[in-house]
Amino acid sequence: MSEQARAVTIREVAAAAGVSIGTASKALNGRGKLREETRARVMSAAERLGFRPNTLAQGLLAGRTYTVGLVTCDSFGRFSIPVMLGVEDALGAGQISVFMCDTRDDPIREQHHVERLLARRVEGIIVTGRRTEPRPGIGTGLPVPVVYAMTQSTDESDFSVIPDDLGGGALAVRHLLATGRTRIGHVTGPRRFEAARRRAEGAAGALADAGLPAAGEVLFGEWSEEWGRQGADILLRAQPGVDAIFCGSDQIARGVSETLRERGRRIPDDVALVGFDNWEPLAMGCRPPLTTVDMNLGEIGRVAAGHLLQAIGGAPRASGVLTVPCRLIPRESTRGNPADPAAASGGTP
Amino acid sequence: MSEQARAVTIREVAAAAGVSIGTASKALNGRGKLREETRARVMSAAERLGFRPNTLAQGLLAGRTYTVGLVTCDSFGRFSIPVMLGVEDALGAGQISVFMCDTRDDPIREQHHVERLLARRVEGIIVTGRRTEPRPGIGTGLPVPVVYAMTQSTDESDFSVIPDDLGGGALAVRHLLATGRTRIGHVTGPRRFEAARRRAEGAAGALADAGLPAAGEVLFGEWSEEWGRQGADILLRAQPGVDAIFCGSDQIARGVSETLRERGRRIPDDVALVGFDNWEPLAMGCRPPLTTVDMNLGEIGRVAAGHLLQAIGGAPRASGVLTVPCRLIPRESTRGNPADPAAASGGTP
DNA sequence: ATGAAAGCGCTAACAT
DNA sequence: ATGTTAGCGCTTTCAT
Repeated sequence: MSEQARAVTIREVAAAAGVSIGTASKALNGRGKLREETRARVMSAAERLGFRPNTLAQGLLAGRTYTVGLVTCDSFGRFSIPVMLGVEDALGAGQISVFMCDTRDDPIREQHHVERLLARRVEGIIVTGRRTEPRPGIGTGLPVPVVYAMTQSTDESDFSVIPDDLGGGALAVRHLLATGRTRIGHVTGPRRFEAARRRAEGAAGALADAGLPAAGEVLFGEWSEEWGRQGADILLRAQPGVDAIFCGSDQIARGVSETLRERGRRIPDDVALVGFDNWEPLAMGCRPPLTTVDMNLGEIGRVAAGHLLQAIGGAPRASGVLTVPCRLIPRESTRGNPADPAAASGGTP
Repeated sequence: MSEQARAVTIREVAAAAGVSIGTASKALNGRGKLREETRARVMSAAERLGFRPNTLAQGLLAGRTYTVGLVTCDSFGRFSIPVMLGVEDALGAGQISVFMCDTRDDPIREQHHVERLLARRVEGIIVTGRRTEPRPGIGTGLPVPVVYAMTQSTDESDFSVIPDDLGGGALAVRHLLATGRTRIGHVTGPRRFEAARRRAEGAAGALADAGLPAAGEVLFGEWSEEWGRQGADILLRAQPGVDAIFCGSDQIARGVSETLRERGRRIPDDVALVGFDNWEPLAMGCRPPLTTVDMNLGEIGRVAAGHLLQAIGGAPRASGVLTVPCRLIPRESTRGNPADPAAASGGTP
């Protein structure tokens, strides 16, 4: 029906208001000395024509683009999405827009995207990933600052923001200890993942601090429900007296919970359960709802973006790794204390 | 350590090569008539200095920006992410970059983002959402084409691309019929969701085509595992002879599968199970792995982006709703035929 | 108080 | 074959 509307230039606004382009610019930006009447005339013309100043042209002049690139290697997955939201939070306020690109884990594609972003004169780049495995940087000597979020660069002069997996593991175990558990097992992902090792390490540390032995070896396996089912079987056979299990992911915890139920162990009465990730659809779907460790992914994104803004603003370039604390989300799977039936019944005062 | 490198302009390249700016431009773009030697000199200078043509300046001249905006109301969630990947696929090839913005379901924020995108002179906008509920459009008479993907505008003159929920429901039921099931129940999400109603309608249609009655009423409820557990209980009580259950989502299917197991029904031997969404972590974690309907979200994104490109290229503006077919992903939860033990054992020829 | 002109980085048309 | 110039949309001196 209606014709495709065209973008309106300041030239057209000036013409409509019967003033020069320069005057129109001043009126629109509240700069310079103008008669009130002129200013109003320009404003109303701009309003009427639906004028929107061209950010690109403004930037060309200012030598800025007010854009940053977001390169993700997680196919916009589970982990990088909340990070992105945090990034958007921190940048959106500063009128900075975000170009998104996904690498599909392909280094060629990644390089391609970086080139494209630089050609667009982004003022900085954020690289996000899945889990926190170190990865080669996207390049050295780039003309803009780069921050890695939820992934780390193998180059130590780069700057990375990742969750505090060590602290997260400790958080989980201290929570279990606080609810009266003493025989705590750990089922987690593959040993080759730094995240798995760090969480296990944090858990072990918290147990040691309490002067307690772990319930058996750490069971490294896969990041899957299936492994959770198997791992729980192995653990129950080796340590029948286990009264709590800390899992390296919510998916693993789901598998563990299934096996526990099938072996007739009640959660949390007989065995308490803690996951990791706070992946809500999984954690809330668990029976009972799963206590878990949240990595504060949004905060990681905000922190990363904040640092990028600093760097863009000329702050000395940071390097190394910054960790963001995790947060425990208590739910029913750790309610109560087996040594204290009153607490175990919950709720009633 | 190293100083922040600066972006290199064509002026610097020209100076380094000892030619004029115009000559440098020609050399770099392979235009005009130049001596081979000159061209080589410019190229090598550009190479050495790390010159990247400023896309914005090029665009300023061409009157284009080679960018589109992606507005999502799904917090980059489950559904919009694969759509985004499809969009990136289709646009990336055309050297078009994507600005991403998330509305957090806040109309004010949304309007804000749209304004910002228009000020950046994006050449088009894609709006993605969660599920396919109709929603008010982002504005009328906008200066650029808009396409809705995985959501639809209430304005019929807008153009939307959504999955064929009706066909998806039929697909699921026809698959169950093909494996020999005849008493098929349906547990799904809230009746207020068009997607739930359409899937149920498609399922009912396929049953009718086969001349079979449904196993009981459609059970509308919530999009949750918990409802899946309850729904299965209700269904088993009302229709003890049910031999297959089609679920409106994989989450619901997970809940249904739990109840089935607890009631001693084997999957797929006693009851076959089909989900919807193909949310892999859930579907693969199910025991046994879940047959489900995939909405081809990536394809939806590609189709939407393709249409946007057409519109940007000047094609007459499309309107109405385009549906993309769903695809059945067969897994263990529907393996075999209860009336045919040979087929039930699977694999062996 | 308003207008004219330069310039941001680049390309295309025209001049040499 | 190479150089010069105008201009994309805008802001900012500097004249008037």
